[in-house]
Order: sequence, then C-alpha cells, then structure tokens
Amino acid sequence: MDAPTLNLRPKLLIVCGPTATGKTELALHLAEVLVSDSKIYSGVEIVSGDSRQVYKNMDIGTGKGLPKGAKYKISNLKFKNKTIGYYEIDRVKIWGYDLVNPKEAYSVSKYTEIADEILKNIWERRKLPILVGGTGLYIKSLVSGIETISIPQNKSLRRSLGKKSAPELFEILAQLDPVKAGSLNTSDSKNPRRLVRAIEIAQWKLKRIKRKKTYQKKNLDSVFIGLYAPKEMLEKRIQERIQERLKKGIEDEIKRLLKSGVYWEDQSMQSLAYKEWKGYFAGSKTKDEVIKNWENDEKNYVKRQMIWFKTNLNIHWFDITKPVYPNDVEKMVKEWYISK
RNA sequence: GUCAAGGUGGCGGAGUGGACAAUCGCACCAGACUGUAAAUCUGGCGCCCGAACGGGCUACGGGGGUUCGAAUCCCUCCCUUGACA
Repeated sequence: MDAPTLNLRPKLLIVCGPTATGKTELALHLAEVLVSDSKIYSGVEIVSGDSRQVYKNMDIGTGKGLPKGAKYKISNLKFKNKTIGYYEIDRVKIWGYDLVNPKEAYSVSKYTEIADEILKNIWERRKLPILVGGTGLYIKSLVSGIETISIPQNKSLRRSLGKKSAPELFEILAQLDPVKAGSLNTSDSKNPRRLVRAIEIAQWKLKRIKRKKTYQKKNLDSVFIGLYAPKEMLEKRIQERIQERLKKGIEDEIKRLLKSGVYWEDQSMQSLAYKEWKGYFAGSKTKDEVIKNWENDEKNYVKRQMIWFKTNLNIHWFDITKPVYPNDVEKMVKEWYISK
C-alpha cells in the first residue's frame, strides 16, 4: 500500500452522511455508472464503514438493505486465518458486513485491521473501493489512521477501573500523564469511558518507552461525498424507515437474537433499533413507546453524526432532496477519478 | 349528588411555610469525542437587562385570605380521576 509516487496513491471514494440518506443506494448507483461508462474502471466494490453492520444476524435493524435472496459468499481473502465474506447486490460486491457474531465486542481497531486488508485486496485487483457508512470514526481511521490504535485493551485494568467515578479516574490519569489530563476538555474529563482509555494508553506508554512506533500515516487519494437533507425531510424518512423495518420483522429478528443467547447487555444490542425494545420484551413498555423512543434516538443520532462530520472531515455535501444530485456526484467523482 | 385522591414548567413526575425559577427523567437547543463511536460524555433549557458577580419581572388550576414570607396553610370556585349512589 505504500506508494512511492503521488500518482500511485490508491484511490478511495467515500460516501458518508447521517442515517437515512440513502448512502448505499448512491454507492450502488455509482458502481453501476462508473463501470458501464468507461473502460478505465475495471470495477467498483463497496466497503461498509459502519460499526453495526459488522454483526451477523442483525440485518433489519442495522439497515443492511439486503435483497431477499442475498447470499453471503466466501472470498479467498483471509484475516487471522478466518475467511472473509461479502454480499453481492446488483452484481456489486459489498464488504464489511457480518464480520462477527452479536456476542462479540467490537471496536475501531478490529474494524480497521480487517477493513485495511479488504481495501488492499480490492486495490490489488485494480478496482475502486467505495467506502460507505455513517460511523465517522471508523471512516476516519481508515483514511487517516489512529496513532494509538495499536495500543491494546487491558482487561484487568479496565476491570479495576470499572467502578471508579469520573473525578477519581481523572485523578489517576493526572498522576500517570499530567499533560494528557490537562489537555482534556470539560466533556472528556468527565467521561469515564474516555478516561479509562486514556489511562490505558498512559500506562502502556510508561511501560514501553523504548518501543518504536509502528504507526504509519496513510497516503490515500480520497474524496468525501456527504449526503444530507433538511431536518424535516430526514425526520420523515426516519419515520418511514421505521415502519418499513417493523414490517420487515425487526421484532422477530430480536426474538431470534435473544433466543440464540444474545443479551441486552451485549454491545451489539446497544444499537439503535434494538436497545429500544428491551422494556417491551420485559413487559414494561408498549410497542408505541418503543417506536417513539426509537424515532427519537434516530433523530438524535443524526444530529450527532452531522456535528461530527462537519467538524472532522472535509466533505463535499450533496442535498438528496435535489433530484439531480446523483448526476452532480457522478460528475465530481469522474473528474476526481481521472485526475492525476 | 356524596365521599376519596388529585390539579406543578412542552410532557411525565418531585417538592408540601423561608435554602424554589422550582430535584429528576423525557423532549428540545448547542457542543465534545483518535480502541464500546448506532456508544460515551458536557453545557443550556420561564421572560428581560448584564461580558460577568448579579439584578428585575411573571410563574406551581382561578379568585380571595393568613403570614415578615406560600407551590406549600385556610376559604371559595373550576376541572380530572376513582369509589358509592
């Protein structure tokens, strides 16, 4: 992946934006037009940049949008001795779904490791990957990398820190790494999860000062396409999508998950479209309440996504309520692809 | 009609004589965030003035009263719910 010259920088097209904007549809559309339009494209494949679609058997709630007969195919790509599969929709390969089962914990680091392999493989086959997703951090980690990503979790440390309050954690961090502690903003300095990770990193660094950094900055030629819509429009789409998912059988999907041994406490079940049902299955919530909560959670999620995208990435935004927007995207992407 | 329990901010729901513009949850607004990121976390949230310490006004169903002081006590009216008729 290390390219000696600028010309050989691998190209990566990114389609991102908040939930319910039709990112995958656009990507599929782009795949089609790019391939059919010109001889330069030997093919386009989609990679999901999403923290929830990695879970098997969670299709409806995470919005994988798989057509009825969609089959998971095994590729000859392997990661840590495990095969990696993909789906094919409209003859386009989609990677990054169904990477783990819902009992497993997941994180950016796991995602990045495997997604890097997938991307490398796509580039080796001289195809253009389109990274599609709404998990900003995951996308950013693929594009720019994360410096401390190779610093592993320390389970026993986490366990011992588990019950400490934010001020206590902050105190511990301040002892280990005063600079880091001082650099935290008011929000993070009160965020137990962040503090624990910061302590984890600080401790790790203290232990191995001499270890050389393995971190390498990535060198990609990438463009960010962002999809958005006015708030009211998005809210309407969210409502419609919820109805759709109810019809598709989200309730049964959850029943199946629970039956197979997945707990509400599992990370996968903290996902939107799933977590809201907990009270319902416990008998303390009506379905209407579930739907109301679900809708609210989706709306709030969109807000957080937009804030993150706006402040963290340099994105070319497209309003999906403009009928011609796919053409605009197409034009832009083609220019970008041909350049250099 | 009688009895009982109630009427608090957009909603739910605390407070039951001063520390109350009123805990908390939801909603809403503005944000943070490089190993759980669909997660986690922060701030704001009656109106007006002020950069800020702060100040002013209006508010706990309506009206009236007691009191230095009332969302909290008393009277009365209106409304809701439950029970008995």
